[in-house]
Amino acid sequence: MRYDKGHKDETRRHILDVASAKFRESGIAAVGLAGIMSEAGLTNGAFYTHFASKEDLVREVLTDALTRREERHEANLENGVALETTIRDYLSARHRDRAGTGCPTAALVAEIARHPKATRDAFTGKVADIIVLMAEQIRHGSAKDRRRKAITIYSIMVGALQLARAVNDKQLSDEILENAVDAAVTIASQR
Amino acid sequence: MRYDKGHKDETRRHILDVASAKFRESGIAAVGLAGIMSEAGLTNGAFYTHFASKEDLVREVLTDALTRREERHEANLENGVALETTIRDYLSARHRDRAGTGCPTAALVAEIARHPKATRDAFTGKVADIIVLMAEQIRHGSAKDRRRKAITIYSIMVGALQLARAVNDKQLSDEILENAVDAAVTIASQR
DNA sequence: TGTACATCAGTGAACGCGCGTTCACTGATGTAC
DNA sequence: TGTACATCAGTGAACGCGCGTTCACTGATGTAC
Repeated sequence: MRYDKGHKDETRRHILDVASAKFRESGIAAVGLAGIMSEAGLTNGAFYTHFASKEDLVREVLTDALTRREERHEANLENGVALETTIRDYLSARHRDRAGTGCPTAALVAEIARHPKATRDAFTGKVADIIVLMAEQIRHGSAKDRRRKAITIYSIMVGALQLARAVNDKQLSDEILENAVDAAVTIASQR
Repeated sequence: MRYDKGHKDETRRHILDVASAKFRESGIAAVGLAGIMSEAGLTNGAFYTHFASKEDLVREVLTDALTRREERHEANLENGVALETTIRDYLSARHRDRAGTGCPTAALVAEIARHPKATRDAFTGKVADIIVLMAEQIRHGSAKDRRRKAITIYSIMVGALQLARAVNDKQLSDEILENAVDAAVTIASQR
């Protein structure tokens, strides 16, 4: 059969979305292409019509997911949303409990460190962008100070969210999130 | 052949050490039992003389590696080593570049979140202990304050080390570590 | 003291299975003449 | 207008391979009689 114009792009988009959620939910190494394709409603072979390899998919997924995150930061900046709001959303029970739709960095950062150069390059560029955008959201201090605060806040967010997810004790998990919110918000608003 | 008394314990210990390094270096899902056993100088089948399953090994490795970390914190506390020293060692280029001998939490926390209850239980208990020990190393503030600071510092350490490892740009990686050291040390010494 | 058997850490081949990847093929539509 | 061929997203079976796990077997030593 022949498909509508734009059909291939839609299919590709759909595979990316399915893979993106599955990677963040289960980790890259634990997710197979067959699972991704069947969840996307396609058969194994069609994968290579859209991507050159699993590693190619991984790089595309990361670029895509981090670009969306970046766009959200840009929108927040334009709309004057305070960094405090971003922090509270990030370090929320909701985000902790829904890794599949959450931050790709928190879900995959350790795995990314073990991936090939091209994949790490894509990640690095986006992280650098996000740090710049977060720094711009900070009100007080020199440009250098704001950048330092942004890096610290990002580290707290990524570390605390992962600890809160791994820990098997609701009370401790909530405590980690609450503490991290307080610490990050304090740093964000510090003069 | 018959083996010396204590030989089996030594072999088990050796498998644990090999697996521990490989898991931290490459991630749990990416490491196979055959690779662990051949690196330990044994054949596949011998694995099940020592462990019931891969998941059993994972749990033992985590408990063991985190117990060693915990003992180091205890020793630091007894010897009056400042938390600042721990922070600097943790957020060092050396630790970033040698994941195989480094902190199991930074290397595996995201994967642990996806493992079965027993494995997460083991992790949770050790993390709770380490937080208590870190809090005792902090000089100023109420017990509650010190605990809050310990959690924040631990989050910064885990988040920043992982970001520094994943980022493919030495300058940015060093910047993340240096910033995180400053932020964590400041929190540790805050009145 | 000599012999038969028990012990048990480790061997190495095999199990079924899912992995990433390849490829001959399908079939609806577009294009050329 | 009708026919022959090109296009191409997707199918589905198969590839070799490594995975976690099982199991009959080995062989040096300890123990019982």
